[in-house]
Amino acid sequence: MSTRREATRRRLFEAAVTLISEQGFGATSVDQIAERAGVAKGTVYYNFSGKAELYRALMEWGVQRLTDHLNVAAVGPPREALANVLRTELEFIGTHESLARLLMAEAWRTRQSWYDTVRQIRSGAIGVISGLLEDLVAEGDLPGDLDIGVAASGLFGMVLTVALDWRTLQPERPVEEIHATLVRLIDGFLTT
Amino acid sequence: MSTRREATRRRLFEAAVTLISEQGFGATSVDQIAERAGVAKGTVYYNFSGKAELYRALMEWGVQRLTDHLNVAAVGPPREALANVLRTELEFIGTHESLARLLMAEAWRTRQSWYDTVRQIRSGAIGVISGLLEDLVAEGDLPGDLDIGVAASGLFGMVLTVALDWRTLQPERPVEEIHATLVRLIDGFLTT
Amino acid sequence: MSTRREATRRRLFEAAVTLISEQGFGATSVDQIAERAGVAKGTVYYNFSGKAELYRALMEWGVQRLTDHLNVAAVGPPREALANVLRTELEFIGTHESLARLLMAEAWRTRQSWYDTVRQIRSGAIGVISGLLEDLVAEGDLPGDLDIGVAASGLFGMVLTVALDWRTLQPERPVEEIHATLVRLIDGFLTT
Amino acid sequence: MSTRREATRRRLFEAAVTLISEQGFGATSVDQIAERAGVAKGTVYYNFSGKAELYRALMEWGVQRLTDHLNVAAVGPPREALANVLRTELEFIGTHESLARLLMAEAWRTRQSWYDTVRQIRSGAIGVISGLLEDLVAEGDLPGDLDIGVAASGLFGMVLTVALDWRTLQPERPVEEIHATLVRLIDGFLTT
DNA sequence: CATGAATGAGCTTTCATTCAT
DNA sequence: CATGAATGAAAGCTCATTCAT
Repeated sequence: MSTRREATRRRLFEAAVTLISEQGFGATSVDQIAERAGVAKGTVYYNFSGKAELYRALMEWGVQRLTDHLNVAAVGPPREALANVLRTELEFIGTHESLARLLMAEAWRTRQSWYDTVRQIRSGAIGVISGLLEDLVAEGDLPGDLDIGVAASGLFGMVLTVALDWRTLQPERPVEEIHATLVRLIDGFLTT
Repeated sequence: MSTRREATRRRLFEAAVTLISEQGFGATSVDQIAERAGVAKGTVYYNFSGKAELYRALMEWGVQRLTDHLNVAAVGPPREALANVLRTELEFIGTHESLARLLMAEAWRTRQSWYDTVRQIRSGAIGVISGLLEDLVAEGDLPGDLDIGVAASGLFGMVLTVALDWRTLQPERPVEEIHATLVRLIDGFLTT
Repeated sequence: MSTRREATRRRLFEAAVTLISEQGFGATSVDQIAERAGVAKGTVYYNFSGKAELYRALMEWGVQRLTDHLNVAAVGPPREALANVLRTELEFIGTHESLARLLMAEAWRTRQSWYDTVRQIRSGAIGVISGLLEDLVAEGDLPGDLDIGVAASGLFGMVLTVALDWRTLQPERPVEEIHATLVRLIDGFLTT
Repeated sequence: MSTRREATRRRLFEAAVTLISEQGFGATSVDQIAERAGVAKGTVYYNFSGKAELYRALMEWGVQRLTDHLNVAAVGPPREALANVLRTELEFIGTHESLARLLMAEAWRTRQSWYDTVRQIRSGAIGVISGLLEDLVAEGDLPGDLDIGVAASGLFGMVLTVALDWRTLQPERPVEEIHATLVRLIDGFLTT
């Protein structure tokens, strides 16, 4: 049944991601989103309780895709798995640039209605990395007293920052070059 | 002279930093800023040509402080200078949390009138790190084919992410603990 | 035949009376009515041509019940008949509070599409009282120069106001107490 | 000082009374009110927090005028005072028809944000009548066991209904005729 | 008979900006 | 220098109505 409704929601998500990532939440009007999605403005309100709820749902939808990708990549021996995960993060951002910008821009904004959603989202993504770091500690590849939470957050942020700078300043460079530099940074860390 | 005017401007800056960092530019109204600063709304327009100009001036004001701090820290032998710079970045974010959040949130937003200001700001901060990495290459502490731009961006983003996660999730932890973990990550990289 | 349809219409009436009497016509949405009646929104439009038509039909349905009650009570010697009618009005309002509120609220609003319907309704109810006052004049119980229209309107309004104040402010009081006070007021009038 | 603001508020009140009494709260748009008052739409929101608040303030403003009039009339020996008060009510409604319709129409609507204001208002007006009835009881002109609250509500409602029917159906009749009939109804009651 | 997703006109509300004081 | 009442364009949102199923 309600396949139609699902399709409409997806079209709204896709329209909203691009617009909001470019202009920000406040500068993007519901009119714009509806027009880009090819539906009437009222349809937005039929499917979501308001603009903020559309935004919240949008982030949930988008981040689930990132977490899914990372989880798929997090297999095999921990070292390879970690390299895989970070490369996947890099590639994902290259492919879903809009979504990544949006998450980055709003992740640090407290006192917004969607703050909790954003935090949960980040935790999910960083959690994948934390898990692998724990495996590495268990195997003796990392010192037992390492603060895993901080380290995972740092790795995640490093890749994210590099990826967005890449897309923003030098989008013509191939992903391999960026990845190679990242691997160097991380390898040093792992051989400690 | 015009000390009164200067005082008014500073009060407006201080009111604006907090509000905008928490709520974002779009969600913060001129009314709110004026009220928090304890002046009438018209006074904002007497001191700035408009909301956007207030925002631009605010970012310039704030970022100059960050760059100044980093430059002061970037002295001495490169290795120590780098550690110093990253520690200073960490501390600065701890002390000027609002400003850091604000810069982070807007840094990735293209198509905004203040985009150029933000990019310039980031370049200034990352430039300090790039300079030190170049020194390290020159001294043979880092391989000559390292992509310095990417590496500097990565280090900067790592510290920024860790710092904001720290302030957001575990603000009670002392800065030393966070710093120690960061140094470990970076040392590994340098010993490669 | 069409028993199902009749049942649906009645459910819509009952849902609408309560909601509109509490919130007013304008503040009550078709969504609310449909939800309270337990049907889909489209069903309202399948059974009525629109919201205004539903409202008109609702008032006709409700007022016919009031007039019927009053006519039944208006039998016997004029004095007893009058007392009976006023008591019936009081009781009817106690039992059909929502409907009474609704009629009262809309009765004084000119320039509405249903204004004529409402006036007709009031005329019907007040007409029953007028008839009895004429009988009393004929029997010499009231002076011949009494303005019957004004008097009937006054009696009707007195009972209506008392009844609604009773239901609103002291709903726990028994109808007899209210009625007793009303009879005193009216008796004085009749013995003049 | 803010005389200007006061003047604006009064103009909005005067515009709103007429429109709302004719069309109802829901059917009257803020645009209409602003246009009739000769101010911009935004001015409504600068002076009131919203449409509902304008409405609430409007009723408070209007009813204060009624209560003031009634209180002025409630002087002298109780019998004359009562006759005076009821005549004043009648005249007030003749002069401020819009306001009276509006109060009547909304007085019975529970579950509205302005419900409490309306109730308070009615209590004020009816309170003047209650006070006089108590005086009459004290002087032995009325039986000591009379339910004064119910009686006052009845008298108030009688005059209100008569007055509005007069304005609606026979506006050309002089107030004296209507008043004379009312006095007859009430005199009977007092001689009991 | 009934449904509920979709519509869009029209509404309420917000807010950057202006300007007389 | 500073104020705050007023503005109006533009936004968010509601809801009676339509229609394919």
